[in-house]
Amino acid sequence: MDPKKLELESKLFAVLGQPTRLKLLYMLRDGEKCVCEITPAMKEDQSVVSRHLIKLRDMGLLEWRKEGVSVYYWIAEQRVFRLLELADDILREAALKQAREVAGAL
Amino acid sequence: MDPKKLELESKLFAVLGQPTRLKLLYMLRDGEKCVCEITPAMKEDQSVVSRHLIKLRDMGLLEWRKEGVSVYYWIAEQRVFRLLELADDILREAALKQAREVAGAL
DNA sequence: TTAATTTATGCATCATCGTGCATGAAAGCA
DNA sequence: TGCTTTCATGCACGATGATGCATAAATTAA
Repeated sequence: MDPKKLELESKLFAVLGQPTRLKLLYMLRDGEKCVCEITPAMKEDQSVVSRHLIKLRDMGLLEWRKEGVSVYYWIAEQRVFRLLELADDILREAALKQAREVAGAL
Repeated sequence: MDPKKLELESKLFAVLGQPTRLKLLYMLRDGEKCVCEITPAMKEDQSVVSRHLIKLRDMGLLEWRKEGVSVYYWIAEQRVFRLLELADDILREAALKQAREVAGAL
């Protein structure tokens, strides 16, 4: 397996491996929002929100646009949500499997 | 969005956000292997390999089996590879988009 | 020009993660 | 019973990551 590919893939997953960033993705699902709208909704410090948005943008998951003093972000890759849904499926199956193991041990 | 769900999803992605662990998944793609086979192939310390395997197992991505002193691991969820392929697609598209932006700036 | 608003960043701090070494635990063999 | 092999874990260390505060940079309004 190509080490460069492993590096890229793992970096993408690492960016998604943070609940605040996933929350940001879901929050932007229905369209663009500026940082000044996102920050109060997230109940996080503005600097925290800004940094997370930049990480998502650098990974190519978000697009952005500057309008006056405001900066708007939106989802660049709708397929990210396929990724999240697939993750849910896998987690669901893993939970079921674990439940079966526990039940089988009784 | 349910915080519990965000937590679970992000934990799954965090586990995948490490190149050594992705390499382990690819290595196990064609069937089970014991730690004693995996360790030399990975060129990593045995303790490192063991810990990564356990993290993948705890997330429900690997199954395991003990045979004598050996421990065998295998892929529990083939859908993980769908996840990896989707990640590749997204990364490819992001790279193309970035290339277009760079070209457009000239 | 001055003041206010919005976003990004420098800095310090704390927590988490990956790693290597040594050791413990379990199983099989002499 | 000892000895060996295989795997997991305790510990310490260095690196990375998230956070909050203060502030810089950019834009707009007064």
